[in-house]
Amino acid sequence: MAKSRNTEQKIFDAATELFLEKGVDRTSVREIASRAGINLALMNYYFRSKENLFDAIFTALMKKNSEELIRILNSDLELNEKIRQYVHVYIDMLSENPLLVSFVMSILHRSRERITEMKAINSLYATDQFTRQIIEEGKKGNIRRTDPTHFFVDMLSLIAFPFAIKMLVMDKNNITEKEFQGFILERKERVPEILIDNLRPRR
Amino acid sequence: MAKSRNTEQKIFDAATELFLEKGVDRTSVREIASRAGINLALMNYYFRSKENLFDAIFTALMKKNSEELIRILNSDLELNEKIRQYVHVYIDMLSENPLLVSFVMSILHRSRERITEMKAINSLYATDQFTRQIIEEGKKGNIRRTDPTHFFVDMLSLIAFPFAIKMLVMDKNNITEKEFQGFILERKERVPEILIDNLRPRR
DNA sequence: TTTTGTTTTAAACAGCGTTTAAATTCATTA
DNA sequence: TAATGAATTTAAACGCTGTTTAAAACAAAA
Repeated sequence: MAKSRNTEQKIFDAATELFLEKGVDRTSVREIASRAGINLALMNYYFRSKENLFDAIFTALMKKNSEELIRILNSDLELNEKIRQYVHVYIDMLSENPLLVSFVMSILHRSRERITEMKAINSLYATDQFTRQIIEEGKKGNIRRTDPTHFFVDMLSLIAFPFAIKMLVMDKNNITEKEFQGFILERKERVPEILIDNLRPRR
Repeated sequence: MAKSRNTEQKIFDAATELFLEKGVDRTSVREIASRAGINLALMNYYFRSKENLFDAIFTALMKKNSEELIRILNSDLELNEKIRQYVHVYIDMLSENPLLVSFVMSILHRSRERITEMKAINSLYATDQFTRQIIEEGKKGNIRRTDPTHFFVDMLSLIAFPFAIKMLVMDKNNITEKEFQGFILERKERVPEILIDNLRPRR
């Protein structure tokens, strides 16, 4: 019994690694069991199926990585500062988990039809608080009136997409992993600048 | 013999549909054969393996969809107009092929290690012509001096990423497929505006 | 000691990608 | 017309996959 929690965790960790590295569909349950150093049948004992294990992992990953982001979106920070913090924290988080974007993208495609029921995925998106803030700042004239949906999609795109095309960027610019990290670091300043610039009132 | 080209094409078309819809790994060769209305063994007769068939399809998709984009990048158009045209054509192309982004993303992840040899993928990226144009316009003071790599990554992100998170956007904003198409249409004006705005000289 | 939860062993199922061998259809060409 | 050779089918096999099952072994708690 003492080992139970431990074993479950070992399966969970091994599967998480493999799912992120190779993708869910290219990872076999026998490979997970082997990396976790446990028996194949134990996978079925703890998680009923591979798909079940995947759901558990996906939910945990989303929860773990989105809590701080949501806290920032819902905070009382002034808009520009909120954007800066959000981008910083998001990019830092993805830098530590560079495979996360591809993983989530593949899930969004793989599970297109059951996205509505996958509650964990909601944490990727804007909160009502933040949406309201954008609209109200627009009304006050502090920023240009902006469609919050477009603005949030812009922000997500500029933050996340570069990680999805990492290998393309490295290959075409002939740079190393380290240099790509530097490139991403630069984006922590650049992206908020683009976003805030675009919000500035015209005329 | 008369049917040969036809049959090869039927396999190719069926596989393309399925790869885009379900992803390569979730599509079985038996399913392809069934949809193409041909025999399983014929798959091996025309394409030696599933991976081979995939390579052929991927190369063809990239070529078909990138030729016009590259032509625009290499044209003599004035920079702002070039950006506008590029974004327009790109978004139109993805609108007609909304699954293409997810497909390419999955390939970038799936085949991380052999990206360098996948020449077709190069067509997704900036050309030297365009890179030079950005640098020179910066020197002339027509635009703000800008890192072309960042600029191109920004542009690709704002164009492509929304398609990758389509289901998320639809779900969270509670909109239909048609309304999402409208949302994308708005981006044809919005994205060039953001990009060109950011290039404007400061002070 | 009995009970309970954990772990293993072993095997089976249908489906997968792949490959093979042989038989067959069929249009063209000799 | 008959022979040639490419196109297509049928049928089967290989090892691998996800999944499930049954039975046994083990450890610790009751």
